[in-house]
Amino acid sequence: MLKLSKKTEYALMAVKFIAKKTDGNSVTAKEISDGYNIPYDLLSKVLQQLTKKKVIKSFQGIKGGYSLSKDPNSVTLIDIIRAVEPNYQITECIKDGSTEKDCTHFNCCMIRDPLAKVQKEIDKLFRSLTIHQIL
Amino acid sequence: MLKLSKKTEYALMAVKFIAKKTDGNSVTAKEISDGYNIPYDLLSKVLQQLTKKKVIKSFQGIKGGYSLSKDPNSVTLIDIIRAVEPNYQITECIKDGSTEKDCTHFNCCMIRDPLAKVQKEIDKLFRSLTIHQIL
DNA sequence: GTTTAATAAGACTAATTTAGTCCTATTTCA
DNA sequence: TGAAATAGGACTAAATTAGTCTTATTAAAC
Repeated sequence: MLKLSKKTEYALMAVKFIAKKTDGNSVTAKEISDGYNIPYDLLSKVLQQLTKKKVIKSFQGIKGGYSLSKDPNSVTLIDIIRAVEPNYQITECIKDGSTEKDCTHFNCCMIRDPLAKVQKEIDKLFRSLTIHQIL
Repeated sequence: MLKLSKKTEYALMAVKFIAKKTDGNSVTAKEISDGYNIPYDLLSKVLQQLTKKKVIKSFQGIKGGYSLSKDPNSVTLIDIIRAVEPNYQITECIKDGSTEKDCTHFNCCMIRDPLAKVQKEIDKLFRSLTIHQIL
């Protein structure tokens, strides 16, 4: 597969929407949901996850909403993906703390190290792309 | 997600297994399946897909099996992934030939081009890694 | 020629993951 | 206190992946 889930798509769209709003006001989930035709509930959760990871900040209450919490040049693709994709490692066994036991194949390590290298390269790529660059 | 499926894992393990066999004889699916604890039927399909894409070559009949069809230096990770992952694009809408209609969100194009760029970078990475390098 | 052991391939089922929905609580401004 | 926003847990539906089963085809060996 290697696909990014809808959550990442929605996160990118949301961040772009929020970034475009330059009048100082925050943006509500409903505005984004309506504007981009994204399911409201799902989008809400994505926004909450982005908030937890400090990619955006939220304001509660009736005048609430979301705004960027950082300079678009200092937020990278990896921040967004990590906020939203529960396990984005290209394979299970290269997670931190995983041991031989977690591997179904006792010979798994034959490809484990190589794949870890590939993962590092992907990380590097995602870390090099700021949302200012790509959106 | 961004995970590679088991098929890619099995493909890499199989290619490594075949590459290690240097006595000129071909390797059977059963040998790989037994050696690495991979479900035989699933592995068979992976091997068939690799054969179709000329990553390996097959010999039918009772003395049959598989062997590499190319120099390990000239086969890259992208060859293996493309042989085995039906759609490995990081998102739907950047497939060749997909139009606005294929996109659920009429504003999808807001992230389409950026994601296409990311895809290109990933492709570049996978194309630069030969199986000789990583296995 | 028949047997045997291999690849080739389609159809199907089970398991897992993703996508989406529903409901309730909490916050804060008017 | 009411209205409209975020926060978040539980649940269902849909899609994808993983694995199984079955049959056909191929080619060496007897």
